[in-house]
Amino acid sequence: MADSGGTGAAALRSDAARNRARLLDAARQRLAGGDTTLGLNALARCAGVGVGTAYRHFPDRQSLVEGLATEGLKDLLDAAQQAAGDLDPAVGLERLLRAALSAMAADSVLAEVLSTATPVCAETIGLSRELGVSLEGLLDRARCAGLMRPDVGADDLRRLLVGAHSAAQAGSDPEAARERYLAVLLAGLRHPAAGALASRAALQVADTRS
Amino acid sequence: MADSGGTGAAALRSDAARNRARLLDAARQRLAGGDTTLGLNALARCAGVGVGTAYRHFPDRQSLVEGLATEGLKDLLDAAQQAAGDLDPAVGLERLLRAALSAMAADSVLAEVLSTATPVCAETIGLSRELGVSLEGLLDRARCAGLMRPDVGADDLRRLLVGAHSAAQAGSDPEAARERYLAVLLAGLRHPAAGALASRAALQVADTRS
DNA sequence: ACCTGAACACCGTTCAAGT
DNA sequence: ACCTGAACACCGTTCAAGT
Repeated sequence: MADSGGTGAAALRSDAARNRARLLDAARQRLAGGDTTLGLNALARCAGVGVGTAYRHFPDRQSLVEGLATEGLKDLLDAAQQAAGDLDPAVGLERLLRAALSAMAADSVLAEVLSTATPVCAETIGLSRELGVSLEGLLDRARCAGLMRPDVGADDLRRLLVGAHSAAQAGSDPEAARERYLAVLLAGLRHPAAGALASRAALQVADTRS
Repeated sequence: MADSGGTGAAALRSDAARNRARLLDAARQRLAGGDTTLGLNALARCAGVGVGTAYRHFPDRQSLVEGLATEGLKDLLDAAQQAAGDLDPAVGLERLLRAALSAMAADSVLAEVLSTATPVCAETIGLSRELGVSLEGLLDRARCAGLMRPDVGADDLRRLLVGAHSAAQAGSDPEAARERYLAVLLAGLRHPAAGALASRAALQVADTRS
């Protein structure tokens, strides 16, 4: 039941760790070229390891994607925790959503992981849960301040964000679309009854930035 | 250059038309079961035709999907043209977006076609273009009435709609999520400066319904 | 002009043998 | 405990032969 080491995962043998790193590097290389297939055969050849080794480390495409995205997910969690601590929840929310959209645009595997409801790797599951907790806390504060509609939870927001991301990514000029869709999403999230008051507050907030 | 017949596509030989229909039926049958693969081998076997015949009618998955979705696309075009003729553009827009989301939820291939920027079949291209024209007209009227933000075009709306659809479909209880995300999207689309006036008008509009 | 299905090529996955 | 790569199974696609 109890773990041997301090970390969640059992320590890998040195050659295993090296092979795993090589596979992830090879995957990033192939992603940098246009290959989104991430076939384990091609990956193994590219990494200089046997096919079986690739399958040992990453039983399916999903665990490979999660392995590739953990770093980005950690960064996003940092951003979420920082946003959750922001004085003005509306400012924190806008910063977090913008950061998330930028991160997804820069890192397609992160977008893929965020679009899955239930990850398979233990580490990813943990990070997702923490992310959800931070976000829910932020949303709670925004709701209490009357800044946000009450019928949208953290998981709703995750899905809406992924939706906005793929919408922005679908056309030409994704950066411009991203900013417009973010504006639409933020405006849509505001509490309906808050009306002019909330939007006036939002405008003031916007003035303090840039 | 000029076409032989009255319709856009050349008339099919009777057996060819029959085989095409059988393939589409088989595809719908397999979709009704959980198979989203739509492999042409399985389809041909299921339809009782040779594999080559399947490939002759549908060179790739995309043209098959478009073939499956044309009916739904026509219905959606009808809805868009009706919405474009609505007295109140805000009411027309809400009706159209709700209808589109329902249609996509009921017909996954329609959602797939709407998510592609450039269809491959001539008929689908034509329908998409008409849909875009109707929608743009509706948006123009809404913008002129000061009901809508000016930086969102018909293609933006198509992409946002697809995004909202996949967001709603991702979780449990898609119907409830659909209605909530539609509300978020509609609120987000309203002109920022319109403020309380626009939302009061929207509430009145909501009162006249149901 | 259209249909058929055997044949080919490719790719994902496994597993016995090895260190 | 981990690695290797040949071998298998499967599936998408083509194309020569037929009507």
